[in-house]
Amino acid sequence: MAKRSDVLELAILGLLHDAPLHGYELRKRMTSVLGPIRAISYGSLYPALKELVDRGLITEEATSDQAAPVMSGKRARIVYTLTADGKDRFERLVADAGPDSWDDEAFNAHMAFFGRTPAEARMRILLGRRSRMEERLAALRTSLARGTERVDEYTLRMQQHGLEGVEREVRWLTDLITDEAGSQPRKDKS
Amino acid sequence: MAKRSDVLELAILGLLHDAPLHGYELRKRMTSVLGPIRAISYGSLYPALKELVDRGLITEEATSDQAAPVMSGKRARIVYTLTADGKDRFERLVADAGPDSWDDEAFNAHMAFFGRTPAEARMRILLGRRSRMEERLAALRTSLARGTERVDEYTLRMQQHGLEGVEREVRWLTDLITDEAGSQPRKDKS
DNA sequence: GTTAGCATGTAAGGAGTTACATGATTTT
DNA sequence: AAAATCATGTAACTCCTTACATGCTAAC
Repeated sequence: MAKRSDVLELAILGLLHDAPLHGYELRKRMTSVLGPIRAISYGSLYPALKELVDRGLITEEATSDQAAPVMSGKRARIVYTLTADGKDRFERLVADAGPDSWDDEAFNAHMAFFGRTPAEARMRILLGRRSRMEERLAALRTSLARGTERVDEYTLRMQQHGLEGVEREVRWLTDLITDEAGSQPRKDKS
Repeated sequence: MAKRSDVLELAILGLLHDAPLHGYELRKRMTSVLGPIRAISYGSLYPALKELVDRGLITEEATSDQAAPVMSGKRARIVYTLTADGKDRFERLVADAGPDSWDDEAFNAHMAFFGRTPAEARMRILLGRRSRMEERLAALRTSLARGTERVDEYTLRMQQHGLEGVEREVRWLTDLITDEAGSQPRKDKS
């Protein structure tokens, strides 16, 4: 049980990929990765860690007092380490460029680990995200065009602002895609 | 029971303020108001409507076939109408400029009904939202400054993009606030 | 000496979604 | 005659948060 929103799993696995960490530290880094909004709570994190241990993707080890591998000698921390299975799972999760990865949250999490993502998956995620944003753009433009005049000044400005935000995101994605294509010399006949 | 996130309540009450509507239509309009993301499902909407009826804020009336007040004669729709108590409740909800109203979602819902919101409340909501965004800005700048060099190209560009988005929102809010102050001639001695 | 931050957890509950169930009407 | 859209609802379940419980260490 516990579907546990693949993005949380991806974030934990991805962060532990760099180095073993304990829960508290993990949470702080996650807040940077997932953005200050959408910070995960301990009530979510610790059960999720427990579940990952049960599934054999990570191991837990109590760092009792001495010989802490991390500096600043606190005490009684439980350090989580990625297992080989966990690495495999992470590899599969980052390479998954399916529709779920175009979602706002999932896309953020994916980008945070683009450094460890195969180039083809990166490209497909970027392209998918962009077409998702273009759909959103079309929907917004339609409702803007449909509702002119019958809507008040405030609603109009809000919708306009939302629209421009999405346009800006599309441009940003296009830049990333261009750069991606540039650093990708040629697929077959280079 | 059922705390039912004031924003859903505000949205329903606000839309029914304009005209009586049935659930299906309500949901479509809500999608425009709350944005295409964050579209409410029927599994959420209908129980919420039932609860509002129980609380005496709206009344339900089955429009059986003939004499539909809305055009396009379908059948068996349940039309919800705002009561006097519902109007009062809406009045209090829109005028509530507390910290909850600076939240992403709540702020959107509030702005959608700014046309019916007293000027002082509008100003306080705008100001509160802006300072909320400025806090977010400070947090992002800190983590940008802290993590330079040790972070990869992708993460950097993502964080940069997020930062610019928040900066843009602050400018937009500042414009709204300026306009608001301009059209507000004088409080007492006009 | 008390506030703030470090550190780990659990139980209860909140706010929603998905999937299901049903059926009429309109469009293709 | 099939598919899409209109229309209303319920039960189960998901994912997450809040509040609680505990205790240690560092800074002010």
